[in-house]
Amino acid sequence: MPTIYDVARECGVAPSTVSRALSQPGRVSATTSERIHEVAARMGYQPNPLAKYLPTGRTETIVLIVSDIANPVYSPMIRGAEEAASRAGYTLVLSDIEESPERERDVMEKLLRTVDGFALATSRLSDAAIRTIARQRPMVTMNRVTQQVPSVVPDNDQGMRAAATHLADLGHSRVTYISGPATSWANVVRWRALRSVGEQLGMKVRRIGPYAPTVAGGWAAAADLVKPDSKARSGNRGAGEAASAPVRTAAATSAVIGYNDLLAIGAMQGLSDLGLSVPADVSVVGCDNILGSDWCTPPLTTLASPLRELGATGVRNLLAMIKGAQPRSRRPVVLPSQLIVRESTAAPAKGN
Amino acid sequence: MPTIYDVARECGVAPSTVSRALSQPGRVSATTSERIHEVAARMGYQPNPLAKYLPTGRTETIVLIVSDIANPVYSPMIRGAEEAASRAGYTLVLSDIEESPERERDVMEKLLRTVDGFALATSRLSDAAIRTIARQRPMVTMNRVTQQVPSVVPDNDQGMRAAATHLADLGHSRVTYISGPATSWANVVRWRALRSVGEQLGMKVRRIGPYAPTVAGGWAAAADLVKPDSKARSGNRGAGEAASAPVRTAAATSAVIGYNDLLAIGAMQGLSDLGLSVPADVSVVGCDNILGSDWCTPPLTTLASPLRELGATGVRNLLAMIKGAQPRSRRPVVLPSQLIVRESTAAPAKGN
DNA sequence: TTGAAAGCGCTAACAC
DNA sequence: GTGTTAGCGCTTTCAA
Repeated sequence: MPTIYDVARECGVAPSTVSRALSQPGRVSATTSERIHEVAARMGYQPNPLAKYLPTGRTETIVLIVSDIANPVYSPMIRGAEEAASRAGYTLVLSDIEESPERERDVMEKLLRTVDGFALATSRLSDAAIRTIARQRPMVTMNRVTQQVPSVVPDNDQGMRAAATHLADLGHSRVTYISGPATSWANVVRWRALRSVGEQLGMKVRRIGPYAPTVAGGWAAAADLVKPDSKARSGNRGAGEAASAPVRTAAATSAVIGYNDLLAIGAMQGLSDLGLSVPADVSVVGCDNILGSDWCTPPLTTLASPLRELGATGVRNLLAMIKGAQPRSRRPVVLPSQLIVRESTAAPAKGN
Repeated sequence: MPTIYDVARECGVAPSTVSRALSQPGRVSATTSERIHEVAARMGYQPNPLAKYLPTGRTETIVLIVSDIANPVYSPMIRGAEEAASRAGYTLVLSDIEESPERERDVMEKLLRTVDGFALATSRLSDAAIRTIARQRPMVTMNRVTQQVPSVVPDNDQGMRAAATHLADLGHSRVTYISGPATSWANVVRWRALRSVGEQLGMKVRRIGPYAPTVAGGWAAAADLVKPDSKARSGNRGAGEAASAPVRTAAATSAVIGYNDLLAIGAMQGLSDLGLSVPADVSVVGCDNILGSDWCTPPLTTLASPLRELGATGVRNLLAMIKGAQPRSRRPVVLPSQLIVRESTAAPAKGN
């Protein structure tokens, strides 16, 4: 592979002149520059990025860390992130940590010196750990707020309000929140928002979990929903009053909101497997609006997060930081959510 | 950030000794080594990977290129690839080309000097373009065979045989293949396999398309399936014979096999939207067994590809090549597929 | 406008 | 076992 030295010798100029001609147009006379370009092309010269990175320390690469690549929620985020990155000439490295905080930490440590910045999607790390890295490299978090670290999040408050209002309008007075991972910031925030909105609307809200944010987790949640001795259960009735588990469950809660769509879809499957029907016996709401949330049975009512925008905005902001911009504000960037009403929600059956 | 020079000065040894102590255990006396490690730790020394890459040219990074990150088919492949890569201490860069051969070429050109190898998943490039890159860097293709380039593929022949046999056993005599992108190798191979198996089984096979390998593409296919003047249609009857489009369609084909699950699911939706019922009027088979293919209505009968193994095996082989191993053989590695029978296939209605 | 030369931080060949 | 030294290929002063 030819280097600038080879090109320089061939042209009878100094290597630095070649370097300038190739990367700082205008700093070299038109004639020499033209000749250099010509010779470089003829020799098939290709700059070695590694050599360029060493002195500057900048790799024009950023990493996006996701908690579970198998969750379709990340596809649009990745899309948005990739788009924003490549539009700026940056390479996006993707890392899947499979829900493991340890893996997340390892990845970050390993990449600390080789990437220009970090974008964390739904990080599973502690705030302290996040800040430690953020002090060393530009960083932005998506779907997660950590003090002093710029972030982009969906509007969970407004979203949960829309979801709860939708259920209240339908006539539900009891809602159960199906928790995702305890390490998930979004999980905590969604529950908190729901609880406060529920109070305002005069609904009884409770939560069960945590569960893995997967379809399997949803099945487990469904089982707990029906289990008469579930500790998480709140509004129970006399044991002798209800003859069968399903009846009891329907009484305890007529509606559930899942931490994410996978959990909600799993819960619908589990519920139906246990003989309950959605939405006749239980209404189900998900979060995110992933691919496939419209083709499950019944199609899922869900709180659509602005996934692609989350990814794109996050990366854009990260890139701005890398280029030296002061984060305009420490406040999280909040993007609107939107409730998509499909067929998994309906008025509760009589008596609920 | 401290360098080996700082550590060396602090320890009163030469930089090369520090380098050796840190990366070639045994080549340095136990006492010095220990002291060096101690000082390095105390100073918070972190090796600069870029400096290490420059002389050797190896970055311990490989790239996995996927045609569309929004397609869930890639999640398990990415998982498998990530796993194999990180197990070997390699970083996996993921690139999404959004079905664009131009983007694929750009990405490869850009990364040519910065990665140790390429893994192409369902490449959209021409064989010639693939070989050009393969001559410059270790490369493996997944779900694609190109002469002279090592590859890992699912067993399409066996798979299509299983799918066609399943349909034949059910009593179908006409099958329509819904084509994916013309640039997809898998698309060509699956159709070819189906045609040859169909012949052996005495079935009439035809194909329509190409369509985008997405749910939307499936809807378009459904429309064409029903359209009486569809050019792609083969076994047609007299125009006056059938009163309504649906009837005519059911007559033309009682079963379809989609290039992938997304297409098949979209086709089911489109068909049902047009008043046809699956599987009563038309049986539908997909390929890949993506997440969600079990929760559509009806649950999709599909040819499960060994996705995770495809990714893992591909990367393992790529890594072996990078480490200098001669590819054991030019022949593609073929991994078994498996037909998963769910509820989208049934015996054809009378008269079909 | 161009050339000379000094790094960037590490590895490895060679010498002691 | 350890030190010396010469790069890896580029960018970037500093002079001319």
